[in-house]
Amino acid sequence: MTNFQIKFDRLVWKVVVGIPPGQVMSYGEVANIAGFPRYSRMVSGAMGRSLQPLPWFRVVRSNRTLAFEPGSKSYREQSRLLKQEGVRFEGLKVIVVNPTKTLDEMLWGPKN
DNA sequence: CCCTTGACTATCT
DNA sequence: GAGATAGCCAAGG
Repeated sequence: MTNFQIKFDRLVWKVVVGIPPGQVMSYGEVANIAGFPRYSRMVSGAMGRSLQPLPWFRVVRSNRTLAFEPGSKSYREQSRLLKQEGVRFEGLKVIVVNPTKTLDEMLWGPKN
């Protein structure tokens, strides 16, 4: 374990654990919130290094597709766990049923 | 050092 | 929207 990973991993794990069921977050968002902008490519490594189980399946690409090759074992596993939480799929893209309010909605209200 | 490798992204065509 | 491209950055060989 490098010194970098010690700190990075802890912060990433904290963010991932905080993703509510039925919600998803992109690698880039996780990295940002963890305090490491532009470290999206490092997030997967941090999750894989976790000894305790993490809701890793709630982390997807910024374009809302899964990061694994469609049809692969990991892909099927992730999609199964997501569907199990009520997340739906539109082709390869994940559709969150109850999206977290956007900043605009919070400021301006849902109706607008 | 230099080069390659990722569970990535934003920005063109 | 789908590709291609160029950034990105720690690790490992």
